[in-house]
Order: sequence, then C-alpha cells, then structure tokens
Amino acid sequence: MLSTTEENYLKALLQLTFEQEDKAEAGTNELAAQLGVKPATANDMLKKLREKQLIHYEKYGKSSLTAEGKKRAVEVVRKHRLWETFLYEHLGFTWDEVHEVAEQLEHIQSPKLIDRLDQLLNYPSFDPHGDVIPTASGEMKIPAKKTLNEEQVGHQCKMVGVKDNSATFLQYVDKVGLRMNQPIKVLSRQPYDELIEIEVNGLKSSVSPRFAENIVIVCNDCEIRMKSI
Amino acid sequence: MLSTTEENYLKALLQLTFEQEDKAEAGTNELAAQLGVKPATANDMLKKLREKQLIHYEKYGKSSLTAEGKKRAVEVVRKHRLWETFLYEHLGFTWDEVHEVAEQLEHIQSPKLIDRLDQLLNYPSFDPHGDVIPTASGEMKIPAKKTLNEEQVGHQCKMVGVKDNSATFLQYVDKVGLRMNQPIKVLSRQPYDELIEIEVNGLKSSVSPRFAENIVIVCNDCEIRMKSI
DNA sequence: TACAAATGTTAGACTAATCTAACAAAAATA
DNA sequence: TATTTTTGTTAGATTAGTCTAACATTTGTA
Ligand SMILES: [Mn+2]
Ligand SMILES: [Mn+2]
Ligand SMILES: [Mn+2]
Ligand SMILES: [Mn+2]
Repeated sequence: MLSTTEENYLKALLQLTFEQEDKAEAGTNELAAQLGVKPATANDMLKKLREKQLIHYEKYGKSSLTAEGKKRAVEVVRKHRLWETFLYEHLGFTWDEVHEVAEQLEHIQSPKLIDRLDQLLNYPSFDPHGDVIPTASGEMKIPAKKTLNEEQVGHQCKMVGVKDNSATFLQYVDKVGLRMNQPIKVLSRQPYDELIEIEVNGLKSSVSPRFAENIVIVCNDCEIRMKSI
Repeated sequence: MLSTTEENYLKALLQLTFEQEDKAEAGTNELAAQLGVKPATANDMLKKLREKQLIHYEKYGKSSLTAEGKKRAVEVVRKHRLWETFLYEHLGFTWDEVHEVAEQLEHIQSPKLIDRLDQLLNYPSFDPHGDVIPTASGEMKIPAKKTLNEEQVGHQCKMVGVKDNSATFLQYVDKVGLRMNQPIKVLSRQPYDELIEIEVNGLKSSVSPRFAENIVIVCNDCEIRMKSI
C-alpha cells in the first residue's frame, strides 16, 4: 500500500504530464514546485517510485508514470473529486472550500467507501470545479471544448473558461450572468444579425458572435470522448 | 496541530482511563498494548505528550490526561463516532465494517466538516454500536443503564448487553428477536404473573421477569445524565 | 564553441515514529 | 524480608520524509 506522500507524488506527476497539457513528462524541479518541496526531496522520491515500478525515471532525465503508476494516480484523483462533490452537494461547502479538505480525504483507504460515495452522489461525471471525475475503471469522460459561438441552438452547455481577460469583457460576462460551470441554454440565433439568445439561471440575454467566440464552453448534450488512462 | 499518532495516543488513554472504567490512570505497558506498540515506543510518546502539557506523567508512574488532553481526545472520539454513524446510515455499511474506516476518518482536520456532518446526521447521540457521541462542546449524554425488568410500561428502550451468557439464554434472546441496539417497546405487564409483553421490530412476545432481569437496556424515554469531560 | 544559467543530484543532517536489547524500579510472593 | 516477576526506562538502530549546501550535468546564448 502506498503512503499518503507517495500518492501525492503520483497525483502531482499525473497533473503535470496528463491533465495540464499532454506533455507526458515532467522535470524534477517542476514536480518539486508542484508539491511544495525542494528538488532534493523530490529526487529521492523519484528513485523510490522507480524502484516500485510506478514511474519511469533516469538520472538527469524527465519522469513519467508507468501504467500501474497512472492507475494509482487516477484513483487518487477520483477520490479527491468524489469527496469534493460530496462536500459541495451534501454538506453545503462552497466550491472554494472543498479542495483543502478533499486533499486529506483522498488518502482514506477503503474501496467500499468510494463505491458507496459514488453511488450516493449518483455517479457524477464532474466535480464542483467542473473537472472530470474518473470512473471506477479509470476512464475519463472528456467533453469537447468549444466556444459558445460554435454551440448548437437548443443545446445546453457550461462555461469553462474565457479567451479574453480584459476588464470590459469580464464585466460584460458578469452582467450577462455567466459564471464558471453554470448551465447555459442556447435558445436561438437571429438569422439577420447572428445574435445569440441565451438563458443563464433564468435570465435571458442576447450576445454577439464576437462575444460568444471568447467564451469557452463544454457541451452537455454533445458526444463525449472516453479517455482511457 | 497534533499528528495522527499523537491523537491516537490521547484517544487510547481516554479509553483506558475514562471509558472502560473510571480508573483515571493508565500504565505504560497497558497503553502500549492498547495501541499495538512496544512499551519503549509508548514511553517516548508519553514524554512528548507531557512536554505538550496534554498528559500528566512521571517516571515510573501512571499516566492521565490533562484538561486540554481530554478535550482533544474527546474531539477525536466524537469524530470517530460521527463518521461511523454516517457510514452506517448514509452509505449502508454494516455495524462491524464502520470502525476500521472511522479509524482513518477520525483524523481529518476540518471543524466545518464535522459540524456539517453532525447536522446531516441530525445531531445523533449514539453511534451504530450504541456508544455515546460527545456533543460539539465535549459533553456526553449518558443514558441510565438498567435491566428490562426495571423498565416502565410504555417506555421505549434498547438492549445494550446481557447478564447471562449461556447458550440457552442467548438462543432465547434471539428467538424473541432481540438484537443489540434495536428498539424495544414495553407494552404491558400482567399483574397476575408479572409477564412482560414487549414488541421488537413488529414482533410481540411475552417474557418472564427472570429473563428480563438478564437483559441490560438503556432507556430512550428516561432522563439522561450529562457527563462533562 | 565557450560560458552562464538552469536544472538535477549527492552527501550529510534532522525529526517523527518505530523497534530490540539491556537495564532499573516497583510490586508480588515465597 | 529476600527473591522473583512485572512493569517501566534507556540506549542505540531503522525507516520515511524532509532540509541545506555543495556539486554535476544539461541547456541556452553570446
Ligand atoms: Mn481539488
Ligand atoms: Mn493529498
Ligand atoms: Mn469504533
Ligand atoms: Mn485512529
């Protein structure tokens, strides 16, 4: 069985090599920074994890997870996100409070506990931050990201990011009622001027294609790709 | 902040000096046995906990908790039993499965989490084993123990133990449908032969005073004593 | 290509928690 | 009371995880 520390290293490596972008490798300093330890410390752990066949690592080289290491790391991420969802949905935590506690809960060892939690939460696909929760078999449903401008009429989606960070844009976003991970319905599209009518939390607005181009969304009604990791 | 290990030592000391019987002191070997470590190990920790003013300890003497130590230990017990209740009532664990997982969960640091869990469970007084859950302020509601024979007609109670351990007695207990911590209603008492009519889980039975004298119960409808620790 | 900067490694030290083996004190008993 | 048994302590070693300081390698740039 892995220690809490070992689990944290595997998770950090997963986040650096798989989730943040598809680099597949991470440097020692980078990993140390992610975990808030000194490079010397991370270096020791890298050797230990290589011994256990959980990572690929060679002196002066970058590191990456083995199949087994990836599996373990994904399990930790799954637990983390299920706990975040539980704290948010059943205990009334706010989305910014859940992470810190989940950081502890993710290391509780009990497969049954996680299965039951998953069931209680009705097998959620996303955590309160909108991040994908891996399934029990280690797969991740990756929803296709696109801009609001590309979304089909009638579909429901949610904002996961913006492309413009200017104050005027963000204030406009706010005025329209858009918030991260809040459902957006695309009601119609005017053939004449291409204005898009959306509904957010009961509030209807019309936005321009230029505005919609800068809102990154994931579509709830679209096909999802299963990323097996 | 206390480490998991320190918390476990305080909890063990509480159990030895307060819960098991009112001895108020425990020896080093006894404590070591309770925790599954060697006396030498416990000895080191006793010195450390004395430094932190959490226990009273003198070389070759018995140990006991200070007020602060007791407070910390009770918090751990509270968390343990709230988690057990959660696992039992919300995740369908059986009463014998909950302890092991609660042993891990009791060390999660988040006052808000425990408050909310308490609220979700509707401020329970007892865990699935029938043990008292300390309140947020560190008090324990101690229900008066008596025998079923002493219980008033009309009251509800639950079995918490037996005085006779013979096979014939236990088989009879089983036949009547009695189980640990299951609600028992005392329906009536025949004036003629003193037979007591009870109802357990919908099943009505009549039992003799001799039988009832050997069933230890706590009364749900009786006054409780607040044990401040 | 040579040097400087960035990145990574090693050696040695520290703390927490554990152990074994030897020793010391207290308690029980003959 | 003297001896044995039980109980408790100390010293020294071990493992995991961390650090600092010195050193080595690789990478980027002048
Ligand atoms: Mn998180
Ligand atoms: Mn963690
Ligand atoms: Mn328990
Ligand atoms: Mn514990």
